[in-house]
Amino acid sequence: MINIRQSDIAKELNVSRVTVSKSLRDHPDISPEMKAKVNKTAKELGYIPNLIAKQLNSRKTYTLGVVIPDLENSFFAFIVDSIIDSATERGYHVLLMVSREKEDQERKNIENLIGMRADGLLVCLSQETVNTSIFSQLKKMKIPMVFFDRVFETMGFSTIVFNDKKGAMDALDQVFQSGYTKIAHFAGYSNTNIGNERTEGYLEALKKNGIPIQKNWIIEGGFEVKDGYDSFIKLFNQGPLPEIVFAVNDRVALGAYNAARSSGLKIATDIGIMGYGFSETAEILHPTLTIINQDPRKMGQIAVNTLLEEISNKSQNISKKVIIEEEFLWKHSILKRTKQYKPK
Amino acid sequence: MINIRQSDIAKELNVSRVTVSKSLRDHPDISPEMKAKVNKTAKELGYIPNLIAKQLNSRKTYTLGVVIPDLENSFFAFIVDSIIDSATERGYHVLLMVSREKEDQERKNIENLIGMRADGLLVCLSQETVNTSIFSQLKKMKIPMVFFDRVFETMGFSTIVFNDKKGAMDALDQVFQSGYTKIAHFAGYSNTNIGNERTEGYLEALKKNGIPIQKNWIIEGGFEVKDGYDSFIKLFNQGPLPEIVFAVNDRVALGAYNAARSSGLKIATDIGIMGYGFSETAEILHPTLTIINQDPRKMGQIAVNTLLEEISNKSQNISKKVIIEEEFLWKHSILKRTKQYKPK
DNA sequence: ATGAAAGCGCTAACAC
DNA sequence: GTGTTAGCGCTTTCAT
Repeated sequence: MINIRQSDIAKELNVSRVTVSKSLRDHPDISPEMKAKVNKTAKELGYIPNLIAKQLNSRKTYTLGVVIPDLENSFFAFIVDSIIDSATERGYHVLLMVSREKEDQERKNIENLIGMRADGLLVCLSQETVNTSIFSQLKKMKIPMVFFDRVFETMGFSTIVFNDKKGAMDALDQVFQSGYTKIAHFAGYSNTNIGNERTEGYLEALKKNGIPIQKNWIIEGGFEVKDGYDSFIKLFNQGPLPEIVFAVNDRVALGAYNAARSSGLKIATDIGIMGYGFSETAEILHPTLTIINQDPRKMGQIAVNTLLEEISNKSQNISKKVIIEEEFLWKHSILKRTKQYKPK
Repeated sequence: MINIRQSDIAKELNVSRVTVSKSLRDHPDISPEMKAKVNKTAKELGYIPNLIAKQLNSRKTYTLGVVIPDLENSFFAFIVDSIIDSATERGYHVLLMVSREKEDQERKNIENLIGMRADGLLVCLSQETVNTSIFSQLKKMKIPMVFFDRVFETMGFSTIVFNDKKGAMDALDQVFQSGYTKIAHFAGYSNTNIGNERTEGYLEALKKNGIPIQKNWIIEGGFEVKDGYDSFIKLFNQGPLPEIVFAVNDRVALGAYNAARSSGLKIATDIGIMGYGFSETAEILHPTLTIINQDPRKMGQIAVNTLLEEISNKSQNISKKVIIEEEFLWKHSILKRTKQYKPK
């Protein structure tokens, strides 16, 4: 690997390396003629500045470290795409690491990012993370960090989350108003903030609308397609079906689609299915999935903005909680009913 | 941001920084007792080595630069996930950049990656890239680079591609043997290597099986859902339908699904659909999509292995072409026929 | 076994 | 205007 340095340009022109450095940065010290000469030979020699050296010197890397549990999950892929977009726009690079839902790997990733002197970190927690020590260390080192989606609320970091509870209540209000009353819930792990919030949203919506809770219609599982499948089979075997299955996410909803079909049911007609999700995946399913829409691009963008704000106000140490609203999108996996709305 | 340096440890222990440096790297010079002391206080102080400084010094960053057109495309997301997996395993980080299918952005990304002194680059070309000068520069600077999926064949870089032509021929052989003869092709842009190869595969398969080419059944479009939709509508309006639509990828196939449905057709029963794709997306569609399976994880892994090999043999300047075989997976978007195979 | 000196490529502070 | 000096945090000779 052959790289041209500023000193090579300097030697070529018989000037000092500082002159070159200043010229390249358009420093007012230098005469226009000199700058022109320097820029010309820089281009001729194919000079590309060594950012590593610049970073060491300035203690600023213009690099954002991103840690996510899994990039095969398209929700995260969309978030990362959006993060890269926003970061690029603001002149930052992205070092991307994947924890594979492992606490251990997550800690290693974060240590690596500290070592690489990322200017700030964007973290979505793994499912199994309980140990907070690495995050305390981040705090102690005053390294800016922002949690998104899967977060620890109580550590003094900014967090970006969806308004899952309100999302469920708004959605289920509409579902109830349409005349449905029998709603089962396929929950995720309750030890994660998202699993929790979503189940609470479901429960509160029932309560608010005076619908009694039916315990065996709340089936806790994981967040994957297989979990949705298993949950549906369990639901199917245990007795009369609800009108609608409300899944913790779109992958679980897809599992429910598959299981319903292998049980001989027709989606929408025989069993309605809805879930948290986002447009792009909802549109792939057939019939298209009725969702509480979480916009991943919005989350990524807000995460970057929040982090960059904290990077520039390094001293302040204020953290905020951004809550992104969701939108209920009634697609084709639940039949529309024309029942009149009866105010309670 | 507060960071502990080796000199802080040295001061703490009243030894020189070199002693600390050597201790931390387990250098044979240092006595076991000294090492123990150093490691202890390093841990106490929460020392995390500054990789930037190490990189500047060693001119080795253990960073791989990756450029892809779009991370919202799950095929690329899977590849990147696999790249990160393989890279992490071998002690490398990944700087991820997105070209948004823009030649300009791609060039900027690569320049940035050079500036960051990535040890090597993994590039999947944007659709519009025609200018090769940045790649010539890479060659001149002897920076290891490997193309994957969308590649320039003639520049002396290693390339990782799928055996699309053979994939089509094997797949269509089976389709023909099953008694189908009327196959339309929704092609991608013919100025990309992948668009080309796939169309050629289709044409050769027809030829080999003695099926005449029907020009208006080859519809050129892009690689997105919308393109598949538009192509199908065009096909539908122009006269008698084929038995099967062979799409350039799974997104185009999805567009065909949608258009077929809005035209009142039932997938598989009224019109068969197949395409290049990979298992995870094929399984989401309903009915599941019959695909020529391209394994993105395999591509990512091979790309990393190839690149790391070139990084270690820097001097050699040998490039190779790795061709990944595909597998035809007959799922549910085409009805199985039991017609006897008639050898020609 | 330990440490002093020099350098990676760049920039900020201060002369000339 | 241009150049000299020093330093970012680390490692690699080479003395002691």
